Amino acid sequence: MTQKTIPRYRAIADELINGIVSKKYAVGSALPAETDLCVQLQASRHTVREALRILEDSGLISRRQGSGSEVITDTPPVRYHQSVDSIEDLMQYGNATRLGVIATREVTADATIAATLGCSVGARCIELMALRSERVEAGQAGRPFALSQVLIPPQPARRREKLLKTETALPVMLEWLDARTLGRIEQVFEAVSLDAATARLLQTRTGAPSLRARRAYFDRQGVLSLVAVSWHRGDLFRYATVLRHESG
Amino acid sequence: MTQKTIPRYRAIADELINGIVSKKYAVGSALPAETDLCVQLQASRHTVREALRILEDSGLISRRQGSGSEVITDTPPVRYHQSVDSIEDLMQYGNATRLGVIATREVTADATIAATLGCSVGARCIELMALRSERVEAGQAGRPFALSQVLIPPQPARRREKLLKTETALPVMLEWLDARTLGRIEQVFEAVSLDAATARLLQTRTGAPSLRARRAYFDRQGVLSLVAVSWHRGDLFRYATVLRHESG
DNA sequence: GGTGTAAAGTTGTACGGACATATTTTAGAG
DNA sequence: CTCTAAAATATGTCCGTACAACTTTACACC
Repeated sequence: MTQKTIPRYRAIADELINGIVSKKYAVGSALPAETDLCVQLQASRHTVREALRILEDSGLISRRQGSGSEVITDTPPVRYHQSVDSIEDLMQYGNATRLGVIATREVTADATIAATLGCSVGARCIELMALRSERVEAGQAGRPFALSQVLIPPQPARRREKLLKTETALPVMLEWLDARTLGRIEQVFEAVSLDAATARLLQTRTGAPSLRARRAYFDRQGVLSLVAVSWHRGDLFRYATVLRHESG
Repeated sequence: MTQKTIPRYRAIADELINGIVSKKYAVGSALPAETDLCVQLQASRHTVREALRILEDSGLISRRQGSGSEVITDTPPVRYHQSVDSIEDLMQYGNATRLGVIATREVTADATIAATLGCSVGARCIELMALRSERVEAGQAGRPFALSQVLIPPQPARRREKLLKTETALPVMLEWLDARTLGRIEQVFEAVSLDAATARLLQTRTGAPSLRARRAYFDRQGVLSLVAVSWHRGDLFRYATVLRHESG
């Protein structure tokens, strides 16, 4: 047998988890205090805390100093995570491709833009159009395979100016949107037929299938940082991700 | 000022992190032993361990009993996670839709199938075809909007029989593929034109844009559990996900 | 009855020690 | 020189204590 000895704190964690799923400790109610658990389970507070940490990490309870531990769910969501090394990865601007900004303009927010960006109507937003191409040689762009439209909420004057220049727009945007400030990303994928204008830019035929990706980036406070919509040629582009189970 | 007092273990963690990014502790080398750090930093072993736990959780070091703590990277990848409540969610078999198995068959693995499923050539694999529809009334299926092809590696006789029956295939598959046994999911999205046969099943025209999703599910040991390929009508289906920054 | 303050209760931080278990190193037998 | 066993080393588990910080409750006071 390769039966390992189960640590005490792990056994206590399992016992508490069992108590939660068996409704002994109902969702919304409080778990016994740490000192009480010490007496009940005949363990030191250190061991009990180690067990509670497991429950907290797995999302079953929430602990608040001075208040206690509350059972928040008995069926923790299965969480899978996606690793990205940088913000460039996240926005799919890897260095295997070349992104060229083809147009920048200032747009005055109408009701639709104000709603999507969460700014006020009449605010001066920024729109970037960029074409992503295969990188064939150093600095040389190959076939274009994606058109991106980036909508940026109102910015301070200095940054706005840089964003409105084709040459400086991209690095400034990436710098501003530093990875550590991002809290949430919403992605929507859809298969659509290309309209004539987009098809011409992507050098393919009107009506060709394309993968449309809409991504909204939010910062740690939940404020929308920017929205990007991309049309990818179906024959040249595939979007691949790997999700890993946590603690797997 | 709302300046909170920084806990000692947090300060030590920051100091160690700083030492890693400043190359004082090189990637691949060992961190000083816990007892050494206690002397150097004038802190108890408990506090030092609490600090090391932070570094371990953030992926900077790996610790091995009896061996020590090794610096594994100085630039931990930014990780975002996607929450799903159940395996049904993960496979996009939500209860807002209705999934009907339309065909099951046993396939003998040729070279291609053997390669994708990681089984031997000639093995008896199982293929399910299923149609996903809008749920309009209780038990009633509305317009079909997705066709799924599921390829399952060889199974023990009892389970194979159940998987080959149209009525029992789905629950058996989901039970077998329980969420807690999954370790990794690889997803590839692509926009493709529908061929005639698929278009007829989805009640749309040949050549209509569709979102093709290929998902490979791996268990905790890294063994492929099954592969599912789905074609979704572009006009009726959008794939949406939310990625959250961890500890955000 | 409302209000502010003190007290009690609960988790967070930090110290100390002891032994268990896994790994690496060293010493020794052959 | 090689293999083995013991010793040294390092992290893992578990116990104890004390105080700090935060929250809730109780109560005196107005």
